[in-house]
Amino acid sequence: MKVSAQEEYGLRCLLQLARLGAGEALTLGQIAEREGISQANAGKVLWLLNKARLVNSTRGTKGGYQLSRPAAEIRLSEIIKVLDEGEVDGHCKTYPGVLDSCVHTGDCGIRSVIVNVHEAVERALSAITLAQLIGDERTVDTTLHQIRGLRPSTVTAEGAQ
Amino acid sequence: MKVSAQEEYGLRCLLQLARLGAGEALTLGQIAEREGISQANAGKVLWLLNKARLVNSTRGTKGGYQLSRPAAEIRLSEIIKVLDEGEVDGHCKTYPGVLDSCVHTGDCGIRSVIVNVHEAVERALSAITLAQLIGDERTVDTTLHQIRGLRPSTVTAEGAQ
DNA sequence: GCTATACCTGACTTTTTTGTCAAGATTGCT
DNA sequence: AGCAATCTTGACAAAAAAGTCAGGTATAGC
Repeated sequence: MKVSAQEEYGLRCLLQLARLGAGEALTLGQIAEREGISQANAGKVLWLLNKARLVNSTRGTKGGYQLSRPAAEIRLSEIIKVLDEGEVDGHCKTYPGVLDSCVHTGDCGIRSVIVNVHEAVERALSAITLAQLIGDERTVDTTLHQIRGLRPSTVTAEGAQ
Repeated sequence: MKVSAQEEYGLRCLLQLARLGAGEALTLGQIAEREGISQANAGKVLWLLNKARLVNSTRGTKGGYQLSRPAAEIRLSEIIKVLDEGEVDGHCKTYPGVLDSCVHTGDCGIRSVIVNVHEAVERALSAITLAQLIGDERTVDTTLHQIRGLRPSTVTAEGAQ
């Protein structure tokens, strides 16, 4: 249960674009340099983001990337979904469909857990927008702590059976 | 943001043990057979679980594995933490400490996100016990849907800036 | 239209994660 | 004591992910 490198880089690249003023754009080289990763690597990630229409790209001289929408309208859940896709479609290859029976046993109960966990993660991430991540670390941290979805007041967890 | 193979296998193995009666145990071969994985693979996972004292192992003839505590007292968050460790300690190797400055820039704001997401996941998982996962899929799914931590009633997500 | 800049894309290499193997160590039973 | 069943553990092999490279395509400016 971890954030993959591609997910983190995608987030970072988008954040760079989110900091720009209206009409401004960043070139691949600029983004790569600012994040300390190779241009090839940044290009791969941005190609995914472009394919999913999270960013717009313009080619040729004076080209570059910009967000396709205001940062306040882009949710982390979308970003993660885009960057996961192609590697993980569904939970794993072992499940033919989203709700068909598990390979091992139809009643393993594990798939429910995994599906529910993924739903919980997506819900938490959908409560955060790119715009909320601009600023210094302390500010961002404070903002995130104020989001209800991330910090439910109480959690009831009495074990049954 | 996905559940690794090792995490899933660990969960499955523990679930097999959770279904046993008091005093009963399962051998490595039995667990491996029931989950359809190799004995070597199951052995590796159970060694981790044993090292973390989530299971007890007894060697020699009549040996085997059993839970070290009642299933109702084992939370998913513990399990995931144990199975992640050794591969991911912290978020990544790039962070010296939990709250020290990021390698790229001190004000990237990304680490806050990742840390907060991990916390959200852990919180959701700590609301589920092994005992709640015993039973057929429909029952488990219903149980999980009733847990507040997994399904917050409302999520406020207005984008700032 | 030519050229320089910059994105696009598929093949390749390296690293990490998974999974396997085999030899060792511990216990119960005869 | 000796044997058989069982866990333990480190080294190795296969698969997947991450990252790199090089050639291709489009656009702006001259």
